[in-house]
Amino acid sequence: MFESSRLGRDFFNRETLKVARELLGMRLVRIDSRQRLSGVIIEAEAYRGEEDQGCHARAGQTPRTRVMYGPPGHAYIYFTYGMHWMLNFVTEEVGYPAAVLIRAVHPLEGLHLISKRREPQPPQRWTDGPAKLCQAFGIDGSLNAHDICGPDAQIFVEHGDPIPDSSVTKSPRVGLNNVSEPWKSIPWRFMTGARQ
DNA sequence: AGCACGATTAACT
DNA sequence: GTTAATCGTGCTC
Repeated sequence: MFESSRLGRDFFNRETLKVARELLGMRLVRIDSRQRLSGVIIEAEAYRGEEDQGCHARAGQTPRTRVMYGPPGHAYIYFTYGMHWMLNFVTEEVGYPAAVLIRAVHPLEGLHLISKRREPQPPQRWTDGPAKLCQAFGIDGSLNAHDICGPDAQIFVEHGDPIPDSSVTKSPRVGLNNVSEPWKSIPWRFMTGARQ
């Protein structure tokens, strides 16, 4: 049997909007204490550049945003609202701060462990938000800066069935209430399947 | 040192 | 529709 092909660094070393769009339909994989968890990515958002007032890098390079300035194909994982972790993949060349936030997946593998971590929520609420999927997949700050293209990656992405443009919805990014225009409304959120 | 707020979630009226 | 939970971060004093 074939091993599904993993996305390499070249995939992430591209324009962030393109990466976010093309991540739809790909499979997020988490190797968690020898168990394999996975889900199809159905929602993602692009954040790029210091001029993007929705991006954490609007404040320039700080201890938190350092990873976003580093090489593509690494995980940028941050803590927010005092309790939630968020998973992003760093994109574009070294020195340019950019990343794609993974906002929702459709769970495929490891359903028992996922359900246990997300108890007592029903299956449709297991991984339908950026913090929910991190909880379900056991992703936290200990994996910040993790190389998702390395041979021993505990988080990586595999090729999936391509999603046609007719099945992709774009909209403004979520949760940027205090952000100035045009960044607040720019349609850098990509959705398909159940999110659409 | 203090402060306001956050790329959210779940529970509640 | 509203709101509490809960604390790191970046900014001001």
